[in-house]
Amino acid sequence: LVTSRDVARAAGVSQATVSRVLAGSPRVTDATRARVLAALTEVGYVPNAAARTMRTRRTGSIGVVVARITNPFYPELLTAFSAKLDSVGRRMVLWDSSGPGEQSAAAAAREGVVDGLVFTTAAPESRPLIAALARQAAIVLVNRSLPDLACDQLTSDNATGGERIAAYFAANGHTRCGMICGPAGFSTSDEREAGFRAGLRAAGLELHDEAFVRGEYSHADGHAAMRQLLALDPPPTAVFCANDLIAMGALDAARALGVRVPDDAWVVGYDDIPMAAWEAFDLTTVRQPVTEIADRAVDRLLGRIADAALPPLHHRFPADVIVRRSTAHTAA
Amino acid sequence: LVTSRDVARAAGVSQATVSRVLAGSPRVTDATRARVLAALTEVGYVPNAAARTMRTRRTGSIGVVVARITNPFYPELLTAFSAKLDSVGRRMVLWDSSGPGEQSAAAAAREGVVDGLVFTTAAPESRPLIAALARQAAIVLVNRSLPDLACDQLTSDNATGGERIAAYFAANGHTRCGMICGPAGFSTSDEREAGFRAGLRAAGLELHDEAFVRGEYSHADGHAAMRQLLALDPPPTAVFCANDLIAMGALDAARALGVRVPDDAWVVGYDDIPMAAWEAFDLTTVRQPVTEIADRAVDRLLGRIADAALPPLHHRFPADVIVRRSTAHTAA
DNA sequence: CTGAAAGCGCTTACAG
DNA sequence: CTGAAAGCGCTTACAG
Repeated sequence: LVTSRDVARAAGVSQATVSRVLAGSPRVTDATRARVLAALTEVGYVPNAAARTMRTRRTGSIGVVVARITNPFYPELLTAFSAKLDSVGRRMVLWDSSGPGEQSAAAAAREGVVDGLVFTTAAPESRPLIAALARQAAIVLVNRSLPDLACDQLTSDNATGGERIAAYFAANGHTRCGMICGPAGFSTSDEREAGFRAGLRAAGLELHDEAFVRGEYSHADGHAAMRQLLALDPPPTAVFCANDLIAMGALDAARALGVRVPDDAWVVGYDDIPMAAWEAFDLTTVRQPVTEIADRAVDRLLGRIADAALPPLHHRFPADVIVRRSTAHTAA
Repeated sequence: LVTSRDVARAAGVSQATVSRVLAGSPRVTDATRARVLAALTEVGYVPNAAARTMRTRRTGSIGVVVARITNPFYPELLTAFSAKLDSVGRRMVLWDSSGPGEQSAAAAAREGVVDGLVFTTAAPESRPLIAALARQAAIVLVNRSLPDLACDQLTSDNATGGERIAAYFAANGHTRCGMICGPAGFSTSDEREAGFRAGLRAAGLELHDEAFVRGEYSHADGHAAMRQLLALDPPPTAVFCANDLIAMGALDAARALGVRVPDDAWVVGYDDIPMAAWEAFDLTTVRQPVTEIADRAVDRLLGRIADAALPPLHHRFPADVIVRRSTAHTAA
């Protein structure tokens, strides 16, 4: 192994001077700097990350916790985080929130493996863990929030998104609306549902109990739920799904039953994952601005790492409706 | 910050003894151990990862380099890696191979940020980097290989996969076959193509130049390529796509043009991503056993970390054909 | 501008 | 079985 001591020897300077050159300190003669630089490549020096971390208490790594990556929204978000972290010179350590991912991530933050942590899938069960961690480590919640928790939280304006879809349905004459919701307790589910209900109410409509079905955020559950809705008599003519994956399952169910979309039923999702634009789905949905989300989340996390005393930030990204052919092609 | 010294003070023992208890050394009295354990929780001790790494030269982190995560195959693979790494008590550091990901990963390996590295998207351009790195760090190539490189490589038996699809087409009476291939130089593209051509040849068929179209591994390029193939006179009646994403683009193109699948044209992909089973696609494809791939890759990487002198392993996973309704529903 | 030195928090021979 | 000590490879005051 080549250490800074070896470089110092080759350059005929002290080890401290090598460190200074590496750190870009201005308190070094050009001549000295040149000799050190030459020695650096001559001996093939590579700095040791652990030693540097031990001194600086900074690793340059940021942890990200995401859900089972089988929902394409998370890979999207992940790509955005990866690009952003790269651009600010940080590495990404990844945990899957299914299984012990959150615990491992929390432990990593406490042990100083990462400088901070982004949670994208905070669930009701994770509240105690995250609440405790927030006191000792830099963390930011993204996508799913934990209401009332005093830490940085950046999420889609889910309620407004749901409201807009309700208004869109109502404005186009739908009176029998349905919803396929995600798991209760997740802020995304709860807020989208509440917004949708509020929007219907504002239009003088209501969401009948039989027309509200709940499942996991999966294609399979969307599929099953849509079959259930289409079996109603009369079936709903417009269905709001709590995310795109559910909506794609719903579309596939309609396809299988010979129900035409949008002629017989409108289907709407949430997230605007890339596949939503494919001909196979052509799905009207509410956009989540993943690039902005990742950018702001990372900026905020770095800010918090630098200053733990910052007041908690709660930010909502606007919920824009993207109209495609799974609804009649009129503006929302 | 609470250090092992604080624990020692609280337990009335030396700092070394605390270390021994933490390391599970048998050379500690039960009584002493109990006192230390009590002190541990009393003072809220958390070990410092950097200090431990500095001594042991082990971080417990493994790096994984994957492609733009917009191809659902990579999230699949990633989930499998995440689960496996978790089960062996390792963390995952992730890089996106688009952009400077490979360089950053290589640097991280050299600086000791990770104990080893998995590359899933080795490209021809990355050969020098990977070849140099293989001499100083533990790395394993997965999915895409770099032929002739002396390092561990675990890949699908792409050639046999292509061959089987050709045989399947031929056995079902197709004489005008087409292929939509990925970028030249990627082992996955090259090998699947070579296998497909060999299989056709073995059946007395040939792949006409107009019926061979190349593009990126994307839905959009699959879409465009399929339009091109369907514009031929006569068009091919069976098309092998170098991966599922391309095949889904091809299916969407067929859908848009009113070409019925499989009645007018068969479409086959590669990878067997979960979406391939959805009704929207119902895609015949060649399976990649992602769980086994991740398991074996990690086991091998840990083996190599433990013993750098191991001879390079080149392993091929069997290429099983999964028949669905994008081809007539007869066994392959 | 440069060097000698301390110290980050551990692990692990070395004594006893 | 336990403690005192060395040392992993850096960064950064402290002198000069």
